[in-house]
Amino acid sequence: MADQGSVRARQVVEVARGVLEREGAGALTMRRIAEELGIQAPSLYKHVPSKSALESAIITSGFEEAAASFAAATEGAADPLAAFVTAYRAFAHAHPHLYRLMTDRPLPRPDLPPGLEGRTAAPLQRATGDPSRARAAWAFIHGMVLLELTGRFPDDGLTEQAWSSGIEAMRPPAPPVP
Amino acid sequence: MADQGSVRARQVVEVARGVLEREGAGALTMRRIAEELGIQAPSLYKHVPSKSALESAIITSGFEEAAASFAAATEGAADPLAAFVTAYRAFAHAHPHLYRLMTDRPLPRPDLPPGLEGRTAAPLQRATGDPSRARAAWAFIHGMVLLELTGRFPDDGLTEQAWSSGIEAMRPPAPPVP
DNA sequence: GTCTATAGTGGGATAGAC
DNA sequence: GTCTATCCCACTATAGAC
Repeated sequence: MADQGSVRARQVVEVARGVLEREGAGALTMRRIAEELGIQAPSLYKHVPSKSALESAIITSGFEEAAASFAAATEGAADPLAAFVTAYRAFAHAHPHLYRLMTDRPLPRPDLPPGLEGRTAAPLQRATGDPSRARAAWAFIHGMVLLELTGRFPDDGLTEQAWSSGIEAMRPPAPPVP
Repeated sequence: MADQGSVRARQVVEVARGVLEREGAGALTMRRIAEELGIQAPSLYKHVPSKSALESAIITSGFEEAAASFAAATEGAADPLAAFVTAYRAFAHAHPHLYRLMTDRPLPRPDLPPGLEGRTAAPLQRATGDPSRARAAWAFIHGMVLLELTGRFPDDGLTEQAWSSGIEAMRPPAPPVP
């Protein structure tokens, strides 16, 4: 009953994430997940204790993937801030429903592996060089992504300009050249 | 049947908005709204054609209030950008559930009064002086507000610094002084 | 590990009487 | 303008047999 670490449990999470990504949060039901696995919904409860635990597992998998992608994109990059923005924007656009699940509500922090949240944010901290600038930069990127995903911006070319002007504005001050 | 302009219809919208603001989107059900009015849920359909039309009406009322507040805050202000940010942040924090309903999903544009969306955004356009900078500034403010509402930032003092550094970064370049 | 059966709750919406 | 009755849908979760 509810062996969260078992192979089958991991498979349930994987399938559930697939349903979420393809069909959106409204389709993420125990019935739909079971159907995808070819079993009945009640059987899921032998592997996962509850729906919210399952959502936490999906969120964890999203953060792990995002953290790896942000670290890979920025390490050794000539322009780490631009590299981070590109990777972040790509992640959100590739997984819009997952991204919303990860950001829409307060994080279920007790259910996440310790350090994961910080590890995901670290590359941006390094790129901005200052915690308060990192928060501002994150807010800008998060806001841009959401406004894009909800179709808020007119479809002229100006949104790309908005991205670049925002990125330039968030740069750390250039170090003095002696 | 479904006289959307009638007094009673406006009252339904008002009560529904109250339920949303006090109890969140999960409580915004036809049954709950009816209960608040002391009638049965099916009776609502004599005044409102559907739940989604009711949501559109709530969204409209939110935009009308926001537009008025942003215009009042910025007109004649010494620092229109700072004034806009203060008013926007205050609106979102005063009406978090309404704010999310207004921004979480694609706007039901066909159901909104023409020009309302643009009127709401106009004060920020004026304050930034440039459409692409306005989008970047909006994204920053929207992102900050959401990250605050979802409890993403640690509760140290740095978030206020993030607000100010972001605002300064979004300012239009100073006009050349002859 | 899966099944059936079921409890319990909630939702949006319609028909037709008054 | 409100009511009752009702439909049909959906969901999470548990118990107990196999």
